[in-house]
Amino acid sequence: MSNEEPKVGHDPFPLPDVDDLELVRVLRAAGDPARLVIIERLSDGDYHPCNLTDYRLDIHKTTLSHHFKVLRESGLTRTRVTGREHAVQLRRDALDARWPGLLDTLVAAAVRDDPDAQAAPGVSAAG
Amino acid sequence: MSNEEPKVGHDPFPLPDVDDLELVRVLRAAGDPARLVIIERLSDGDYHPCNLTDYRLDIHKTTLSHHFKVLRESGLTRTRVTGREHAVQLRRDALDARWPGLLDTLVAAAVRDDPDAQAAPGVSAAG
DNA sequence: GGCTTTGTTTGACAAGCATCAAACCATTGA
DNA sequence: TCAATGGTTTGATGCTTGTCAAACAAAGCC
Repeated sequence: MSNEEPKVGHDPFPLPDVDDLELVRVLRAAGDPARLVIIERLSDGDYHPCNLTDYRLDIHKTTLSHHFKVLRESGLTRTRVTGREHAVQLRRDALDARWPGLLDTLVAAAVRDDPDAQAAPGVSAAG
Repeated sequence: MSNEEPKVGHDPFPLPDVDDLELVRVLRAAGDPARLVIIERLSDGDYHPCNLTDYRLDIHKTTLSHHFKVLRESGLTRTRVTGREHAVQLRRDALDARWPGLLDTLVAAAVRDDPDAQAAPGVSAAG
């Protein structure tokens, strides 16, 4: 592989279809402190790397990977592979289509409870 | 006790204060099939009895009691004792104060996924 | 006072889950 | 080709949890 472009893997992480999403599974996926931090970090809608340094979590590398797997298999996130880097993104389209407003209120609740959450200018965290 | 009025117990089920509610605990409490059915049944805001027949759940009596305990200790419900009857109600005030919109979207999502949910007149369950 | 009703509590058990360590796989760079 | 990088998979382990059975507790009824 002497290509200049980073190799884009052919998605080794299959996603559950929108119709196959289960509310119970989504709620339990969100019902973990570490995963709630991850969800909050992903709330901007962008792709975020899967490395430990980007999340302020005092857990092992393999544990973080496990959490990403739980999030993905619940349908909350999708995973993109670029070269040797993995990145995750919230499946906002699918979630909004299935349960309108759920992801927004979930993220809002997580942000509200997170003392480290940086408030947007003019917006009080204490709400 | 020869009183005509049913005896009102002095709340043997203490509730967590609003400020002590934990989002993770609430989400995990909601992340169970049986408890999601209960939440949906309670969504009208009224008190509902704690007996098995009122919920279409194929579980043991003690298991149902366990679920009520999980819901109560997570802060999602309160329990009222009247005579020998127990009744539960969603703590909508506390939940709305702490995480605005969360309970509504949660209930809406649960109703949407429940095939047995009776739609209001003119409202399609398939959305 | 006994018996029934209405649930809760306790104990036990199997399944699930969060965690870490070690091994592994694919990509990149020398 | 060989080592380093980025992250996943695979055990293994201890804790949590959903479930039922048996015992318990409080209130009403005869």
